[in-house]
Amino acid sequence: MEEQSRDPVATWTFSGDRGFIYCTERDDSILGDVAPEVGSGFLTFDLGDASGLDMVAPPPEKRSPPPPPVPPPKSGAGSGGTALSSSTGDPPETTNKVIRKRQKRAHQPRFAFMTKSEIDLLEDGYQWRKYGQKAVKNSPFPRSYYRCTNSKCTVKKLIQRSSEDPTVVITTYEGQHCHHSVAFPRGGMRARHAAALMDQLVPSLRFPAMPLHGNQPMVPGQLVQFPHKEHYNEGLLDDIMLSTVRKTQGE
DNA sequence: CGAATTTGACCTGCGC
DNA sequence: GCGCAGGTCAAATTCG
Repeated sequence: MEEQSRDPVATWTFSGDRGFIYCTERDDSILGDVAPEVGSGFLTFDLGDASGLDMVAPPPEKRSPPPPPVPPPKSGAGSGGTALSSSTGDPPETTNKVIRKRQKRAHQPRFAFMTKSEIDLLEDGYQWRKYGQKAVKNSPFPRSYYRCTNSKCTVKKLIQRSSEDPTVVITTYEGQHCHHSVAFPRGGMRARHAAALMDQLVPSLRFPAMPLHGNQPMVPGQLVQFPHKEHYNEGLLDDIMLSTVRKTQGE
């Protein structure tokens, strides 16, 4: 049973100085939304050499069509207004909130992955501002909500620890940056190459710093994945499920 | 003092 | 229709 190749899950593994991305057909619809130019197939890269980016031509087979654009909900000023806005009548503020709601509902590309790290907020070259924290069901760990500090940028970031393995941090990016990162994160070449890779995969979506401090690396070579979202009770990775495994660096 | 974080309240979507 | 859970807002608080 090679569930790895059959289950509808995109797996992203890192092993030593090499890594590869594999997305299945099912996930193609997801990745296609995030990075339509990628499609399905293998994408290999060498973290040790910037020129090592090598993309195996994805089979131009059936590419599940991108999800239909979410029809903008009727300007439900009545259904959308918050208590605050309703108390002040319907000034332009209300309009702004309605617009925000629309943006919220609009299908934003999501990109989620797991890292083994003690640090929740991994450096990824962007600055984030925390705007909320919420306890999630069936998880002792709260979920933190971050927003890019760039006023023009609507990218959001959700961070939560796995209820099964508290050492695993699940990060979800939503949206696309409309600006460049302020600085490369720590992690040197590795993070830089990973970021470069992500620029190819998902323009404006950068992969965060590799958890170089992973003092408790996962089992080398072992692939951790959530075959079905039912297995992941938080439902965080509803759009795309990626697993990241760092192999121990030598010893 | 300004910026960032915390935290409780509110709103929305979804399942029953 | 109701209740629950997730997501967002904004005032209060903390920090640099």
